[in-house]
Amino acid sequence: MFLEQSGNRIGFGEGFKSMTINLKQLSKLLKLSPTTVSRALADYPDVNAKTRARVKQMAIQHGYQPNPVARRLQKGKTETIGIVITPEQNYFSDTFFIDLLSGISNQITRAGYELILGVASDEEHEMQSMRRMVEGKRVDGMILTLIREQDPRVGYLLDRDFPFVLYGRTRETRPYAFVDMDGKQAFEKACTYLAGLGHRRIALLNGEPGFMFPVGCREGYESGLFLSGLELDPDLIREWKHKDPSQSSYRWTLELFKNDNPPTAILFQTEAVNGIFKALDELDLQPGKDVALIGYDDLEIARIHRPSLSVLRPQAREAGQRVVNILMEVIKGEDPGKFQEIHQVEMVIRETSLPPS
Amino acid sequence: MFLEQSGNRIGFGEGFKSMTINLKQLSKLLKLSPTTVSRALADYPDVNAKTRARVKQMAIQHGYQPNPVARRLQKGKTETIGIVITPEQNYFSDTFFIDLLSGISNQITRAGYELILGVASDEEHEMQSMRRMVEGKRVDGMILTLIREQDPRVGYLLDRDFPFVLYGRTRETRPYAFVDMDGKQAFEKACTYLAGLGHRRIALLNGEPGFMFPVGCREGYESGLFLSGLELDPDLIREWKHKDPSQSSYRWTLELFKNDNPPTAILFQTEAVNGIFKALDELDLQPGKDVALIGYDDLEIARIHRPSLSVLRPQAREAGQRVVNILMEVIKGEDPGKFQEIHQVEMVIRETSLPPS
DNA sequence: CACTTTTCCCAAAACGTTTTGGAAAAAGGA
DNA sequence: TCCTTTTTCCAAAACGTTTTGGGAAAAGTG
Repeated sequence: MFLEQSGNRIGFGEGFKSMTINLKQLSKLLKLSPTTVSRALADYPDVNAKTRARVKQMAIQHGYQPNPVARRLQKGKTETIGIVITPEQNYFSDTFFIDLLSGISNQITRAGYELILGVASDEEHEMQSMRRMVEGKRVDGMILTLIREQDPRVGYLLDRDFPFVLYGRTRETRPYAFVDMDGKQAFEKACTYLAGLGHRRIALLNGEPGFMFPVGCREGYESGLFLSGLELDPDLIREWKHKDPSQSSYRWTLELFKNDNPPTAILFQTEAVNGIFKALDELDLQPGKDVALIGYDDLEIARIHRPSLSVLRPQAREAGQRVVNILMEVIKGEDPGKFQEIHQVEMVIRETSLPPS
Repeated sequence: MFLEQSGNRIGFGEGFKSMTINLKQLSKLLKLSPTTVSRALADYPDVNAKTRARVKQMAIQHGYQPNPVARRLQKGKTETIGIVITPEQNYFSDTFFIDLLSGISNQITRAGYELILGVASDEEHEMQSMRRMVEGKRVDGMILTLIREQDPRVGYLLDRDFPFVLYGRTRETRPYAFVDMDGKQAFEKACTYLAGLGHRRIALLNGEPGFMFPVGCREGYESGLFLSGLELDPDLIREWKHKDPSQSSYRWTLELFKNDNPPTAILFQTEAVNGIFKALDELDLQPGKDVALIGYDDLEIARIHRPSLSVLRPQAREAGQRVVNILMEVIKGEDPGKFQEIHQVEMVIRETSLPPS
């Protein structure tokens, strides 16, 4: 009578694990069919309100949760989103990325989905890891970050019509869904702000070439100069290579001030701040007082440092949530081209953005 | 003839996605039963070598990969490992954690498993996220990091006999599997090394209280002093609270040198290095020359900084791989108590560990 | 009352695998 | 030749859900 229930042998000591209850078992307890129980829990209208309540009560009492694997098989979905990160070649060691990931993760959980993570060492591995997810039918959609100007991942996914959303943009003519920060607007704003304070020599220490983001930054910088009636001086623009010590922010900053007409302000990505501070220190220049500084990304160090760093603050967590919401729509079959969001970036003025002395 | 195959309508334009082939379809192509195809691919001995070859060839040709969801259902496993990270309250923004995660991820992939990630904002969320994975039958095992002295997660998992492995240790009498770095040995080694150079006043800027790791560091520090015949001076020991600026490494370092008998060397976690450098700079003390420094964790800044920082270097990636291998054994039913590994930590002498001047 | 509609429930199929328990054919042994 | 063993294959069941397509009972309707 007890043992005739197929499958899970309740009562045999396999620990707490096998004590989880089944749809079949639950329905037996309720003297109802599995169909009715399933439909009751899913709030179908064709089950009596009274039985629905009874079912739900019993389900809670026994801690019933439908087996997600079985549900996925039946529904033909994995209820899973994939993301691949490549720590080696990028500049994401910081809270910004964690904020993005946090927004992504929470929103995915809210949708009852799962986030599976791949960690790749280089571009090749990154592609390989993504292919495993896509071709192995392990995910319903992909989230892409740290987008390059030419990004083979985008073409790959477009070719097989697989749902995905970019955090960022790339050079690609076919329409695709993305959420991006308005780096252009941000740097334009910072640039005009500094010009408004009276700065005439504003330098840009830009992000790693090859990625898409620095492109926008530079556009914004140039546009900001133009709007302020300032000349563009190529000597004031540098591209910082994260992994290459010979092109570190420290070196670049030192070189910048070898100029006979050195800058009075620098725009950069906050991650580079340590090198800049160190260089300024050696040059006996006080951040904020002798050189105005505005960083992109509100990292902890920006708030804690004295003087505290003025920054451009992208809302990474919110962006992560949007990425997920959009991806869910794309998975449902919505046209990806409809979802192209560019988020404004706020400027936080702290102590390093004073007028030139 | 073509359409009679149930399920996936090949030929109907649902994009590349629905073009993936089925076991049933593949077996039809081969004029074999699904059973035989499945067993051929799984290298069962009861299928002829010739047909096995034929099957494999055809499988490759059509890019067949068994649907993981279906396999999981049949096998009664999720083939999935869970991990929950809590960026808010810890000190993991650095490459060390990424290395660990990288080792974990790669090894999991190698086993054909998946890594699902939860991002929690605090301890409560962390527990909630783990419960969802465990009670929702979403994972076969858990990996725990950033272990606290009293860690409710461990009791929870032990109570329901759920497979897990700690990266770290906790105070718990029941046996459990863990991989830990030998922080004690590391700090003892660093301490005796400095004492051997002639340092008599060695300070310890220890990690955040509540976590288990600093406990070992302190033990090693005390043991190192003892072995070198040095007195323990409580004034030289500080606990650095990551999130609390009033107890930042910068502040602590400044205070340390208000001592009438200040230290000539400091042991600390490399993450705190910026504050220390800044404080030393203000005090007009040269790192390495006036004050010897050894950090725990070989972060990028340690290598890049001038003078480069001597460090204790835990092998995070290797540890991550071990964690996964052990977890696989525990999932198979092995006794977790058998797997308790303490990994040695290497010391890398660079430019900041000179004798006292 | 006879007929239609609505309410409430359920049996069976399906999702795509792997495992179980044979069974037919081929090979070996006397 | 007949029996046994080995080789090679497969039909059916199972994993735990959800969906499909009714069907019986209850409630309306004239």
